[in-house]
Amino acid sequence: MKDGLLTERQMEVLRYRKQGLTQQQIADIISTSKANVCTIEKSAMENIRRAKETLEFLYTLDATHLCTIPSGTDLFNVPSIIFGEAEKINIKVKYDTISLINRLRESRAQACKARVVCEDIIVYITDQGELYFG
Amino acid sequence: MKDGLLTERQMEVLRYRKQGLTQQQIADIISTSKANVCTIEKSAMENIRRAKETLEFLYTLDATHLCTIPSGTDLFNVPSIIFGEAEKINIKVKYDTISLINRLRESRAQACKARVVCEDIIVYITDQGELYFG
DNA sequence: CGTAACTTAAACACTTTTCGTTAACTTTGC
DNA sequence: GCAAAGTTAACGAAAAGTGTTTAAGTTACG
Repeated sequence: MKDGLLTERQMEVLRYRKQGLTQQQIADIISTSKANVCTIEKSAMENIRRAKETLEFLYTLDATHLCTIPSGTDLFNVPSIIFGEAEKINIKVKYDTISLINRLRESRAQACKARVVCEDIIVYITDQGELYFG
Repeated sequence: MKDGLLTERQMEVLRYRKQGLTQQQIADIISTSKANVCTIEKSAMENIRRAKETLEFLYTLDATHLCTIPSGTDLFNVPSIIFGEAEKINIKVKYDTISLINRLRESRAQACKARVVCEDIIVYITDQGELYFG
């Protein structure tokens, strides 16, 4: 009831991994099989994924879907796409071109490789012109 | 691969609540008791709390606790507090005064009302001087 | 005061998650 | 090619979470 999503076991494994230990080494330390370490680590990552998704939902709760930026889009084309879509529903985005790109890169770093978007990105917008990237 | 932490039922209730409906109204719509709506809403909030805590663990995995900015602090006093604490442990923060404030507002928008911090904010720092706000 | 809104607790059936095993499979680096 | 590292699948037992109900308890407010 108190803690986060991760069990003690899962946090333990993640901490050891962060230190660079192999699954086998961890298995020896916590007295189990490497296969088990693997599944514990995997379910830990899955829980982290779900935690992120949960907070995304929270953001989108008061935002409406704006558009989707397809994978492969040049980063520098993103602002005009978003501005155009926002205009259609008469909301003014509260970011200029540069800060919009920075905001996108902050919130979805792994979806941005160099100058290109490498994952589909869902764009949400609030009535106040605030943006969230799903 | 499942979605986030929240069940369909929980998201349903949160959406209706966001629209301003009472628990009784929601109970009528989804055909159950208002007590049940209450527990569903409560466990939804609990799940959101756990999601946040989970991501906080992720940040603290490679960061050390620096300090806590108490609710009520003037935003413009935050940088000097953080710089002072970082100095104590001999780490140089990689942000100047202005960008630190911007980074804080980006990452914890709802904790910043006008010029004041309205929630306790835990500050983490990595060896490289990167900051995270819990 | 009284009523609507909300919270809480105990109990129950049900589903999901977790940790563990074994054994086979794939990937990676030398 | 070999060995170490990592992954996957199938299965089981224990633990945790979910949605309900019922019944009793607050809180807020005109």
